[in-house]
Amino acid sequence: MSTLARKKREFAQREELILETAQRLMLKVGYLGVTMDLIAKEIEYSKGTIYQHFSSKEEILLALALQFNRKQAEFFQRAAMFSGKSRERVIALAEAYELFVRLYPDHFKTELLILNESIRAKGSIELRRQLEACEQQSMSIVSGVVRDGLAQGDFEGVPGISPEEIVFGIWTGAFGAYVLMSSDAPLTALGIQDPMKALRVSIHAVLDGFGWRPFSSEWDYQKTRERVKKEIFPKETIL
Amino acid sequence: MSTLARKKREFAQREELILETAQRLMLKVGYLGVTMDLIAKEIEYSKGTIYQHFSSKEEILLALALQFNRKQAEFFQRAAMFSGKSRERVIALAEAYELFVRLYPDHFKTELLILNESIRAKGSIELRRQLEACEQQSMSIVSGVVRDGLAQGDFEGVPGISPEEIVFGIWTGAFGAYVLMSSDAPLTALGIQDPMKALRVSIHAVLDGFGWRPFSSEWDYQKTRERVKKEIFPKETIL
DNA sequence: GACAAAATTTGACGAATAGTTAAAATGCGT
DNA sequence: ACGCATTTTAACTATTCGTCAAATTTTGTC
Repeated sequence: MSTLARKKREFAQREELILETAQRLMLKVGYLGVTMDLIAKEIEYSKGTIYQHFSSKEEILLALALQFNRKQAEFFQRAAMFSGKSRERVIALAEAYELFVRLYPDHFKTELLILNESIRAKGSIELRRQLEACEQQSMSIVSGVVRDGLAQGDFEGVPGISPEEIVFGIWTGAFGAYVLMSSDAPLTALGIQDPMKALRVSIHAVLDGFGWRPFSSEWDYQKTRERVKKEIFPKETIL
Repeated sequence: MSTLARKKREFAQREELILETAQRLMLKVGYLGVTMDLIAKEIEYSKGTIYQHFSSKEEILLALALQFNRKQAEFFQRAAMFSGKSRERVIALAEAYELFVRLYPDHFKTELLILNESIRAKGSIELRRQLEACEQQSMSIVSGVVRDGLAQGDFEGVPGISPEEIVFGIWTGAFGAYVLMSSDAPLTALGIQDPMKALRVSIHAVLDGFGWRPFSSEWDYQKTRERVKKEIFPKETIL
């Protein structure tokens, strides 16, 4: 029976339409400004139909966040495959993160909201579970690179600190930076002209500080970045 | 006329009561669960009275965030006065931040919400302006220490990167870490047992990486931390 | 202490919005 | 073309924000 397949496809398409529309509206009128009636009007279906797909407004948020997180994990996955020294692979991951932020600048706005327990809790258990699984996947990809670095003797690690905790230190730096960049915090007023550049410099400082070889002074990581863009993300890189 | 003074005092007291209650409720039932009626019931005044003080629920949020930010700036101010080498003063700032987070673990929950444009925009221009001024004050305190470090020749800086951008790199690391810690992100499930420790290690890595002397290998910064606690925050440190 | 004016507090009310559901519309197989 | 099943709709309920006219309390005066 092909009708069933078609129905399923149509259902999935409409779900995508809802998500796209919600995201677009979120950008335009903000979280508080997006109402179910507005989404309904925009997609030219009634509100009841939306509730066939999502149990609440926050469930839509969570679904959006999951989409973004899946994409992010995919970017990390690809970046981790980069062939080179372990520190180069870390740079590939950083580049993947930066690229992801450039392509989906709205991601952190969604992320900010769902980091709030009260908002996250309104989503279904199922979605929350999937989201956590996705976060874990990203973490294991990145900490895998750290483990490789340790195994290959490119750096020594820190006694009493796990690879995950080293990742935590680097990651939160990038995470915090992107959160602030995508919020309306007035960065330029604070004297920060190029936060992306500041972040890249600071990541190299951490890696140098951890003693991760080759040091930034003895290797051309700019070249590495360009190789990453060319070899891993040729399509995503828009110059 | 003493009645006027009394009135003013009572008004200020009630404003404080509203803020305290809102914060307590926020912790208990979350942002979405806090309603104006609930606050009114809790403070045993009617809703209309709350609107004498705050024009909306989000204005209360912003007022809370401002209180926290003021306290934070005060902590930084005190930490920056620490007498010692410039890198020790950075550690004093980091310690101030950590102490602040321990004392006011709810701050980042509020911060997460008001980082959202849509929510922040609902507050009054006046409060938003004050909040920005406060952020700027903190930034100038911290970047002042970085400038001192440069002036005293304790590190060389990075060509093309301003002191503020160096601060940005360190700060966002701490900020991101605390945001994740105070959200319900499942950190232990990700293999991170002691995020505070991980953060401290990572901050030293950044400073080492920036070539900020004395390096963590040639100075006992644990002792510095204890001095900071004893000399700057004797009352706030609860062991 | 009594009274009027001023200031404050109240809670009922209108508006907006989330989420529900019975009824209408549409689609499908025969 | 008909009847059954599924989908969509829009009216409905419930909740909550923010307002405002009326009630209450406080203040100043005689």
